[in-house]
Amino acid sequence: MAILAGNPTHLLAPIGFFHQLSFQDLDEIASTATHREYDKNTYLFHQGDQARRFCVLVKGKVKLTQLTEDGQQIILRYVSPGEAFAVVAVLSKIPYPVTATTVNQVSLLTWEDQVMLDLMKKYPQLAINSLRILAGRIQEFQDRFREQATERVERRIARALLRLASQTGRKLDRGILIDIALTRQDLAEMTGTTLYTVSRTLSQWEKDGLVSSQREQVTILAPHQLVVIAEDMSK
Amino acid sequence: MAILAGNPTHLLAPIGFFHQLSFQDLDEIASTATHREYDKNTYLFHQGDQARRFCVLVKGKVKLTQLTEDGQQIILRYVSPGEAFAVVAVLSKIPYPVTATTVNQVSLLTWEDQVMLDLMKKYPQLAINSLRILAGRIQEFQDRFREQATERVERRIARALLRLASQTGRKLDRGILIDIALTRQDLAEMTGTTLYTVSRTLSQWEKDGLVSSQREQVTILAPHQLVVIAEDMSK
DNA sequence: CGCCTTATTGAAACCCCTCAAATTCAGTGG
DNA sequence: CCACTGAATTTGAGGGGTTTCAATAAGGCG
Repeated sequence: MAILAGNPTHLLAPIGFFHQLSFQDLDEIASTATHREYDKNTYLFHQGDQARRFCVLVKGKVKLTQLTEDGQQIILRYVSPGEAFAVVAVLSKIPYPVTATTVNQVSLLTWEDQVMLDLMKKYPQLAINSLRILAGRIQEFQDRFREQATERVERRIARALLRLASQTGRKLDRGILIDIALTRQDLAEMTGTTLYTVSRTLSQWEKDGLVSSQREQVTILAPHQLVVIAEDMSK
Repeated sequence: MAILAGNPTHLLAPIGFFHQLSFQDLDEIASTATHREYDKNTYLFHQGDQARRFCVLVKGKVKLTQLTEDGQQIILRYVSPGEAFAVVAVLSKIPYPVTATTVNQVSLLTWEDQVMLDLMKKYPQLAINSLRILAGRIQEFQDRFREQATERVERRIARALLRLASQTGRKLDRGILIDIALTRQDLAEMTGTTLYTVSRTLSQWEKDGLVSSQREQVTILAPHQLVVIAEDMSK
């Protein structure tokens, strides 16, 4: 909490979760939160843990992954600042369905589940904001589900790169750098393919001048071309 | 509304969306709803329509589909009685991202978007209930996304059949009849494959005595066997 | 009966996965 | 500074699950 002392509302106000709440309200809400910082590559919680805390990411990136029964891992999504996560588990009182790992140095606000429920009853706008956030997420999963069901691998990889670029892209003069450590394996787990296929695809794109990729790093050189691949009608 | 006159709360009380609300509250909530019945195979709204109404299904089945850019259709899910739909669009003030079609004779409660938002502010429990519903749906899409990404077609078809059986199954002495018109194409659109593969798979299962399928109809004869396929570890 | 939709089945093509081996790269410690 | 090590990556060959295309069969309905 120390870090929030003084002007907590400055931290909260710009976050989607707190839209349309007065500074007074935010003060009370903030006073019930726990603030903490984490190093990179730290587990926040594991799939299967009892869900106790509602989390809002203030700074950094968090990766949400899921383990399949036979041990395969998939990456569900990367959480960006201002987004809430672990919403599902807290509301349903079920174990966390995902594992959360920090990608960066991360700054986090958390509330105990019951505290958050009481807050939502007192400030319905909080619940409505959460609804909007979840609604957007459903949208996203519907889209990805459709992609997965109807589209070829190359296209899905293109889409994944563009999505990452829009979330964590850093503009360079050469192109757009995706500013997190990103292995071929990571990309494979996001697109439901294998690291081999990802590697082959990136190699081809590198030959064509669409991207430049090093170890754990991808730079998009020709975004427009990638969009063409991502949207191409001729399958 | 006429049909709700007298005892509206009897209609609403068992619906998840209205949990933990008093009969008084339900009376007011019900008084702002519009009730309507629809025939089978009727469009409730189309993908792209301006979203104006929040819907709760009281009776029957509704199918939610999505059209891809290149004209392919996929079935996102079947809505069962007591479930809300079109939640996403109303909250985000965006066009409906899906098309809703009645499968059966359907009975529906709807609210105008702004009315529902005001209700949620007055009765936060409504928003919290919606959160639970959406949370469950995100769960489901995450699971299906993972299935789609990591599992073979046969398994996905088995899962789809089991899911349908639990939602709309009717117990016969021969087995479980899936009690809606269901073409091979429908199953293909639910599992992200082609009607040919579905047909081949069902033929094989029919030979093995797992299912019995006629035109637009499937009966599960050996549910346990299907579960084995759906859960089989050896990929 | 004729028509249209739904379903079946075969053959060929193909995308992608799997497995194996080699290569590059970053970090570590001698 | 450089060998050593383990991880990340690349690339090839082969196989298999699915799709695609085409043709035929079977059902329902006017």
